[in-house]
Amino acid sequence: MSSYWLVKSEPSAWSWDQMVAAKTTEWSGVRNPGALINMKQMKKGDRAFFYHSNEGKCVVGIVEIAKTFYADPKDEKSGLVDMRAVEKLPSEVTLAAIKQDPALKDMVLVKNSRLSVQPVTAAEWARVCKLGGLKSGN
DNA sequence: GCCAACGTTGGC
DNA sequence: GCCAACGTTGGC
Repeated sequence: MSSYWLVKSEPSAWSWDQMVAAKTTEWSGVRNPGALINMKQMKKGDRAFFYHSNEGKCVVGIVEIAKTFYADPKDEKSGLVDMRAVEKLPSEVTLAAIKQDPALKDMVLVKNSRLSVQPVTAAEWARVCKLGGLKSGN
């Protein structure tokens, strides 16, 4: 069974466009223990929302886990997963829209906005896809 | 740019 | 192991 996730990035540091341009991205620099636990649970083929924090504050696209967790040779307290862009949402889903939606009020994004790698439930996944203009979860 | 919430660090 | 001080994140 695959799981759903949400990863955050500041567009000034790493944007969706860069994510698309780079075929595969090594997701590095995560130090938060909770976020690292989530990363370790990612499986190849799992999908994640790509969220722009600070600027934009919206879900912009979907990425796929290309390689599961492995140690970061440069930082023993951290680790990496590989991801690649899958598809852009026809319309961005803003944080304001998520907060406004009763079906999404329990999203980690709302409750613990500082966590940079978060789990997303299947129901939340489907809902955000719908808001973003995708018919299905793919 | 401000500041609240959350994490981390380090002295005890 | 506690907790105060400090640093960082991210929404506003």
